[in-house]
Amino acid sequence: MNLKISFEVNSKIYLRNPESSELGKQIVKNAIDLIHELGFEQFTFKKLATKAGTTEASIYRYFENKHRILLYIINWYWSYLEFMIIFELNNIEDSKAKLKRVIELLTSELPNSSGNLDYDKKLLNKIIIAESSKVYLVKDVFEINKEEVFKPYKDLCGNIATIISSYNADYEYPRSLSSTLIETAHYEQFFSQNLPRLTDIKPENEKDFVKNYLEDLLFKILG
Amino acid sequence: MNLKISFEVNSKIYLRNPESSELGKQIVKNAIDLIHELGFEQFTFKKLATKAGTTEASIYRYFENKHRILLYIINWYWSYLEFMIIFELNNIEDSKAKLKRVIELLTSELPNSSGNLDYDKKLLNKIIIAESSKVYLVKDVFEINKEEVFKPYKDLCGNIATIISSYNADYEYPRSLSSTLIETAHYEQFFSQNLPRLTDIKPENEKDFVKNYLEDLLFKILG
DNA sequence: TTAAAATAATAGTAAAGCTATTATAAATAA
DNA sequence: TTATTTATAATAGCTTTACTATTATTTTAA
Repeated sequence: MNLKISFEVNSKIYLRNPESSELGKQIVKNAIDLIHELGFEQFTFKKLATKAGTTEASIYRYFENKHRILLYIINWYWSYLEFMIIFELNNIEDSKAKLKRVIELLTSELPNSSGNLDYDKKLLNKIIIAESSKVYLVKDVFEINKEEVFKPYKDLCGNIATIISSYNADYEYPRSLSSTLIETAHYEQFFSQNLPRLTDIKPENEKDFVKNYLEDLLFKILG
Repeated sequence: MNLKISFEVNSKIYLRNPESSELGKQIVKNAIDLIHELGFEQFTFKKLATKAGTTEASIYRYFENKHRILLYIINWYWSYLEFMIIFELNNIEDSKAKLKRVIELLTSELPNSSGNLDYDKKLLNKIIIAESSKVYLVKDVFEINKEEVFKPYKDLCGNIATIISSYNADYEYPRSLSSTLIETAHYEQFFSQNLPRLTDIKPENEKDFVKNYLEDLLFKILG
């Protein structure tokens, strides 16, 4: 079986669907490499054009600006993660086991799905950790939110919130706890790698540090 | 008494101490206004120069680039917050009450200290929520960390961690929990204001939503 | 009061970010 | 087949941002 899974990324994010042409796919693929390599601030369409063997103007025919290409990548990730959560939790009954698996998915490299989508999951993961908050921490968040570009994040959050509520129906803040889990997974990974004094990572607990921290946190909160 | 409190912001952040001249003070003050008004991405030295009635080149004599001016402002905030925590907790004995006060300081507008430092606390607070993570979510975090520019954040974190440990000496992750509290305070405020579906804010619990969420979370974790 | 030092303004340059126009290739219709 | 759309890419340009070298002015202090 060679199942091809693809996600409908909100069409308001791009000017022309990058999935619709070879060049479009190359632009996204190379963008992931280059954002990882340079960081989002240093990433430009000119550099991307050189790397992808095309021109700046051609990239502008797909994405309005570099913020939109990051939004595209991160939306793709959110959708993929939600899919993985639904897929992998499908045959798990116990809601505690479900929550543990969610934390694993949030804190370790994404597994490749059966269908091959050829984005580099290792790089994608690093981009998510370091860059994802930059898509919503912008002045015009209210405007771009109207385009429903954050729907996949909200859906993902809602999904995790449902599992939380089925584990503990009395807990008052399932959605906030979900967003906290997601965000904390990101920056505790970032901190433990780059600013370890903001965490409790030590040589002896290095392995799965964030996973263990979040598991402990989550089940102390939910009982 | 007209006590003047000022913080020694790490001198590696600036080229010339903005506290040392009237122009320098105007640059920082106007930068706070303008970053709030435009968001960090749209904020430029040219616009700041116009607003502060000076020239771009003059600003460059104080700060190497706009990232540094944000770093300066946020360092100032971290130092101020740590000072407020030490000051306000000084006469509180009970460590539970201390933690409650910490959460209040993290989730509400900063009080003005007895000494008047004329930065607008309301704006400063909004900048912290929306922009602070941009100072460390950069490719060269490792390099700039060497200059000890994140020391105030680490100190603040260490300080809160100490209170956590004195409340519950067995808890394994006091530092991570501190950074989680600080970061969560920021983005749950951001989310509840801008992307409320990522939270559980409702008309009936709107008041002190983030404060209540964090208090519930913290004491469930620490017992 | 004059020389040295400190500070600010002027006038740039290079790169980034974006757009209008032209050129080429592919697809379709006459 | 050839003509005509249509889709796509390249060229050339413009504006803004980020930064710097040089010149002018003010301050200080000898």
